[in-house]
Amino acid sequence: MGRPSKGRQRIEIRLIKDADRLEVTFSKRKSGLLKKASELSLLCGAHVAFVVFSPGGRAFALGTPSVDHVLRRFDPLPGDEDDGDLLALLQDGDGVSATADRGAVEAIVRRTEETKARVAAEKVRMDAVGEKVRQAMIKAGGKFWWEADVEALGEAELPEFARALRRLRDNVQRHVDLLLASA
Amino acid sequence: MGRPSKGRQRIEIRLIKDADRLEVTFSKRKSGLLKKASELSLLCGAHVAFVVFSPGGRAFALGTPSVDHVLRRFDPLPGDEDDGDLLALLQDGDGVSATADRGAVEAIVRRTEETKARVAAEKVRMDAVGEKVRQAMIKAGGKFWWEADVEALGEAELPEFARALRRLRDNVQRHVDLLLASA
DNA sequence: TATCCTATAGTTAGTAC
DNA sequence: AGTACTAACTATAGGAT
Repeated sequence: MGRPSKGRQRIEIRLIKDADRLEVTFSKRKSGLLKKASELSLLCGAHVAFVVFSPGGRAFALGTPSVDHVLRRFDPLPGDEDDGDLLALLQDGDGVSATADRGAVEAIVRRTEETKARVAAEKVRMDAVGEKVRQAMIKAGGKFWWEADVEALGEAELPEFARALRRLRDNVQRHVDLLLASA
Repeated sequence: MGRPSKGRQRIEIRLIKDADRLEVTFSKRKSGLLKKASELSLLCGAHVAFVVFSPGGRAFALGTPSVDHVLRRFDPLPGDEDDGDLLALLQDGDGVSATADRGAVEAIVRRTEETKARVAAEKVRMDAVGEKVRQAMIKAGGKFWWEADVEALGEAELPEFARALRRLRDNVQRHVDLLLASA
């Protein structure tokens, strides 16, 4: 008999062809990423936001700062930044498509990320409709706080969820108005 | 003489007190996360968006095809015009073109990417209900969840940004209302 | 899709530039 | 804030449930 396991094997970082293998890999790596993201936040007190769509089309996300805390960062300090540099830029996705060499995909991705590193503003918006809204917070060992997955939300949770949405909406509106006002 | 290094030591996942150590750790882990995020995207062809603020207040991001695209992936409401290609203005950073030696370029790109990543504003934010929920999301067979956030902007882009925000706001409101209605 | 196992590939703490 | 080095800690590919 051979060993009970061949152990971890090295793999090329390129699109996995086998659908099954892809799904498993996605699941595992997504978990690892969420964990590391929460660790980074915890270790450095950094604000982190992570969103990813599973091959199945489901969304998974993780966000660290509390709403209020994040909003507080809104205030632009007069003497702080160099306005010239701050200016603008949002990014666009000149993704991996417009390039010729397929062999350096990873390099391209990094290049892309660099191009986008400067963002003036961004928001998130995704949706989900269906009979169940999923919201789950997984507290791993009690160390990292939340980690979330999108789970079904029972009818019982809907009221509470609705309240959250309401608050979120108000918040957004308030800030958008603020921005619009100064524009 | 002792060994040249004590090697990696196990650490507790909790806020690092020493500022210097914190910075170094942030830098290293941020790099690791960006790498893994890009790998996940490459391996699974998944759309990923990752944003993180350094303790120094600078923002770093990665998105495939782009942060913005991932965050605003899809547009469920009928008659809901695209709310913002405006938000996707672009800027080409330092234009570190990847035409030279592959390895060297990639290294340079990486470096510049992190070094240059300067953001005027941006962010993702998840809301939480009750105790300390930091995430609110929905997603299941055809539904969606969304998120929104706003940040400071340079005066120059304000006008254009304002327009985009207006559309975004309307959109958000429509979505929220829709959800609240069904709740 | 998530988890359990195992062996191993890969990340990173500590330290110094 | 990024890089280099070493040793050791951790994430995971494979495979199975």
